[in-house]
Amino acid sequence: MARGKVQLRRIENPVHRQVTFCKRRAGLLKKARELSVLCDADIGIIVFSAHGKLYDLATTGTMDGLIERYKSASGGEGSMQADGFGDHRMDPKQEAMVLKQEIDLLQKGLRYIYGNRANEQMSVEELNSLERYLEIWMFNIRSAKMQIMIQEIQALKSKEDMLKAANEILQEKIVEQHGLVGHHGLIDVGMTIADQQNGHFSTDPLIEEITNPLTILSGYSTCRGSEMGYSF
Amino acid sequence: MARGKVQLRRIENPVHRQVTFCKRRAGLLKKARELSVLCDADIGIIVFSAHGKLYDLATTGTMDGLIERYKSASGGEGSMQADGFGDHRMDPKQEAMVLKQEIDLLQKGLRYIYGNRANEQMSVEELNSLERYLEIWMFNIRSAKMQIMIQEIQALKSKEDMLKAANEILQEKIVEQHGLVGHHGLIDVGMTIADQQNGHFSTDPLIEEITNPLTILSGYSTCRGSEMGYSF
DNA sequence: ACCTATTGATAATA
DNA sequence: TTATTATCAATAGGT
Repeated sequence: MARGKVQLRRIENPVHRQVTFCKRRAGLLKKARELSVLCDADIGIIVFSAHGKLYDLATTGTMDGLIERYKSASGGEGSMQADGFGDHRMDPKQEAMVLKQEIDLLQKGLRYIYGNRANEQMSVEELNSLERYLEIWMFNIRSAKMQIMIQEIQALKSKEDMLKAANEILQEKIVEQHGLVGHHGLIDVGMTIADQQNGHFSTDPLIEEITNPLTILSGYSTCRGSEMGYSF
Repeated sequence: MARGKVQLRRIENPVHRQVTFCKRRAGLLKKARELSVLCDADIGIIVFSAHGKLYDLATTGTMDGLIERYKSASGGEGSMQADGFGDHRMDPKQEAMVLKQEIDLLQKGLRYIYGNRANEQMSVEELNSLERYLEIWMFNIRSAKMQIMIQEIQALKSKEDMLKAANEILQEKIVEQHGLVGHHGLIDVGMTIADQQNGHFSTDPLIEEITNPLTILSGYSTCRGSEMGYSF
């Protein structure tokens, strides 16, 4: 776009934010109309500004019509992908009930935190339950994050290995050409901290340890809800 | 855009149309996500291809949440929203809708954690957001628990004081009646740990420190969502 | 899927 | 809001 690349984060200056919102909203709706015409698609867009003001677009009929169509179209495949796990323990009805209970607990917690505390009393027991719940959750989230980061690190590691190999091959070629070896001919790219401490990454016990998220220190190596009394 | 300006009409060549649909659809959703992040907006997009296949995006919670919010927002169209600037408080209805969206986000997190991870992908950014959210939540829960426990402790403490006083009065009465004091007549109820270390409870700096919940160590003395980028 | 020449969108500014 | 314009981003057509 213009006069400097933009960062993908909330614009703090409220004037800039407002101007950008106007322009980009217009651009988004224009793009949607173009896509609709060019490719014969039906598109609905709902935009709520930060202040809650509504802007919408429906390229076909009304938004309500598109919403109805959405509901029937997403209903079928939505429930299919909802749980997609093999082993099942409860019938869907019961599972729905339990889910509802969990949501109720979360809702109550939200109301408690953000609403008027005097109105919404939670017992210590309920709070404890919620706390355990959130700890498990954070454990899982941190595991997921770690997983992603480790994948990235390993990708970089193999890249490094390849470069090292290439480096050695080049070195050998130089030796062949010159018939002698300069004693500092090979460029040393150094080792990562993990290298220095543990040899190689993928079998690295240090990393295994780091991978354990904070807050919950042990006993959750297989942390599925059903094993903790939560039934998802 | 490239290699020739495009006409704003249906692309007749089906191959071109399909390719363009893919590319522009991706572009549209990307634009929507950008607008959402840059300007703090909540956006939902529904796209039906010419063959009826559904693609959707909800930048906040789920599409169902946005649809509900849309219905209530577009229904009461007599908007007195002289949308000026600064702090804006939504009507309770909309606030409830936003609450619902938050719960949708939590649900999405639940599905991600306990369901099939392949189906419900969350980015590192989303995970980070969720993690911060949960940390704040746990901070609040632990604060609430501490509050309740402290109240209970203080109740017990004053109860203890009253009993001690009663005990002394009874002791005096016994002295009056018998005219002498048994040197082990007063039962010693002992002191609490807090008593021994700090004299009295309610002005106890140790307890103040303990009261600080874990995980978040500073800067959250007034921890409301709106100050952390959550829109309650 | 991947490449680029080109057009289109838009950030900063007034 | 709107208009301008220097730049960046999206993408049409081709491989």
